[in-house]
Amino acid sequence: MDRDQHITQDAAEFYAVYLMAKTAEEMGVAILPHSKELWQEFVDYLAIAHRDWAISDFGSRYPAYKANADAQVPAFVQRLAVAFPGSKFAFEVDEARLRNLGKKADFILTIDEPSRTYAVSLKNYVGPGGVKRPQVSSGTFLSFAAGFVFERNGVGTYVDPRTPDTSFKGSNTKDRDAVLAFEGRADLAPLLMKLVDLQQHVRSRLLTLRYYDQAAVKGVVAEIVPQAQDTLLSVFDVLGHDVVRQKFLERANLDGGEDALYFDGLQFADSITNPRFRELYARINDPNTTFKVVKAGQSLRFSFEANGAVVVSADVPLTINTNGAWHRPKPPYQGKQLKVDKGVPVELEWGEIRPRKSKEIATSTNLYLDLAAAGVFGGS
DNA sequence: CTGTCAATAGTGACGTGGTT
DNA sequence: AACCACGTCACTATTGACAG
Repeated sequence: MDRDQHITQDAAEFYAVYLMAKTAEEMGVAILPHSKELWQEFVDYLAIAHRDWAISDFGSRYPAYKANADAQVPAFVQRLAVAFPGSKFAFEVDEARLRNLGKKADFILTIDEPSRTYAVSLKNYVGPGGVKRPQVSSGTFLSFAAGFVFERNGVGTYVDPRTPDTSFKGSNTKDRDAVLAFEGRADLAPLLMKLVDLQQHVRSRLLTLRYYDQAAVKGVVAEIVPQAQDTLLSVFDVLGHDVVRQKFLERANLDGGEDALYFDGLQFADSITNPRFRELYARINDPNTTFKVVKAGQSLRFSFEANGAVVVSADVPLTINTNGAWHRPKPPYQGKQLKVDKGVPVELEWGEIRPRKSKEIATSTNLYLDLAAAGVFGGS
């Protein structure tokens, strides 16, 4: 994704929240008229130093983000008004603060009566099908496991139970092991260390390649994935079924702690007004619903089932993120090209290793939630 | 040709170690 | 002791590959 698209995407969150407030005002269901302030936040975001975008750039460079918001956001507010008759609403962008707290939400919805707030994750998909199978979390092998073992309170950081109100980084082996020892769970330490070792192995095997070699990467993937699957399943065995289930629900944004507003140009699913989402939450928590984790190809598959049918499932493919280690833009080129590698200009052939960025090769996990199969869109 | 599974590259946060 | 440059880690939405 290029820079313009990234800016458009971030700006689209401000725009969507502005549009919510504007719609609420027009419908007479705004707690306070505050769309002007939200519009200003949107404009400020576009105009921020060294960016200098005009409002028209937002709608022209990657038009789908604005078009999707225009198509879906007013209808969301209308659904709110139906779901909470007589209530009024307010909206605020709070993405950065919430993300740094390890939350997924992008904006806060306030309802006056009954008085409460909702932290909502907004996903505005441009590509086809994304909304049907949203990616709700990602990380490295270690951070994926650590999310089940520890209490997450930020990106890659966790609550340190040894001292109140402090955090530790999951990547810090000394702290990680000390926390586990403190909690009497030292049996988890070698399992987490194994995941660290797999990442070290990936680096030592791939950093020697001057040119990108897909077969070599796939070879290393094939080596590490079965080990990672077994290690993660061992972690889950030690933690126990109930802990894994609860942590999975948190991670998949299915525990009810935060809400969702996912849409593309054609489809939407929001967890606040959609009864199918409510039914999904209810079925997940039904005592007759079972939860399991199994290996499925390169993935771990998490699934809830009732009466022999899948209620909801999620796949977590385990792979390597080469993280831009080799410079191979499209289309390929002949000769050498100047590339700024972590701030340092270097002359590179197509497919040649970037001296600095290559240090960031890492193990990789993504959690894809099969929302379409869960029936929240009205099909299947 | 499409759906499914997998892989990608840029980026922000944070820690660390060097320099004044 | 404060600052800052730099490296590492983790995270996201999108694109790619390939089977059927």
